[in-house]
Amino acid sequence: MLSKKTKYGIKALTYLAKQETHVPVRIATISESENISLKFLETILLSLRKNGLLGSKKGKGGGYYLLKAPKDISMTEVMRVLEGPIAMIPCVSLNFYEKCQDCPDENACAVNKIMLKVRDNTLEIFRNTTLADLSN
Amino acid sequence: MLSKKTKYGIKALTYLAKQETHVPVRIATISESENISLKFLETILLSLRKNGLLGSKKGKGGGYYLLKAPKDISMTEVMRVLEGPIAMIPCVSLNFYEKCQDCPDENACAVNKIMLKVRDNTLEIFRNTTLADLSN
DNA sequence: ACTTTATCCTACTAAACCTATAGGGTAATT
DNA sequence: AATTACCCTATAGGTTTAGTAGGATAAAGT
Repeated sequence: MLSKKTKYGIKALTYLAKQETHVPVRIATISESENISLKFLETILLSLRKNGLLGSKKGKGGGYYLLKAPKDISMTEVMRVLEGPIAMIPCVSLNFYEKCQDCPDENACAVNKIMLKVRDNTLEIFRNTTLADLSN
Repeated sequence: MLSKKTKYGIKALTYLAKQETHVPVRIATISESENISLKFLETILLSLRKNGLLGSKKGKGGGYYLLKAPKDISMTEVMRVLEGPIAMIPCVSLNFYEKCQDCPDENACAVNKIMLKVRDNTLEIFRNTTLADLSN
């Protein structure tokens, strides 16, 4: 299940993708427009900035803005920053791999088999979808 | 992220799919073979039985068995019983639909848009995969 | 300089959920 | 009657989630 953090993060990014590039938008503006708790959104945008997806400007006329063009920001990037792994189980994750404690042989594991398929497929969708696609 | 319950459940079902049909297998046997806590597995198999995927037999020679042939049990069924919704967000779920509180128009929502694609795709995989496919 | 604006940052908490475990009850077989 | 093995509910401990509190910092306008 998608966390609220990810959901709100995607909404905020899409909102920014609709603006003129590099024009800062206040947190409060996004918060009101998208019905997201201001304080919660604050921490989400902060982490998006720390992970290189957003830039910010303090003081009057400040706010957040995208660092790249919407068409150059793919959902894989967004999802990995907000949600973490794209795979449903660590043993098939590319960026967050972890071996299962209970499983002696991954290649013989039914869960691994099916979840690998799902991961490949989901990844393909995220790779081919950018913020520009979502903001239309 | 997939819960342990689902993971163990799929492993147990696959184990049963490899057996002769309708020959009961003890919980303890599956538990030992798949390295799953016996008591936890007990509750998982119980819920699989209550949801119509497994049959059971008490007393000596008893255990759990599949009610249908492995090739007739699709992963959609399995996932919905064990994990619940297949969609990553309730507003795109077929069987567990829920409207988002914050979202005035689903059709205009970026999260809805991308997650709908993912759900369609994942569902397609689950529909086309049966326990027979996994037990090979 | 001072005030206002708006992001920055850490820590905290209440609730929900997950992963079991405990402890006995029930039914079937021998 | 004894043994086997599933049946069932409750509960406990840990982790994660979702959001809040409260102030620090920096930029801009006056």
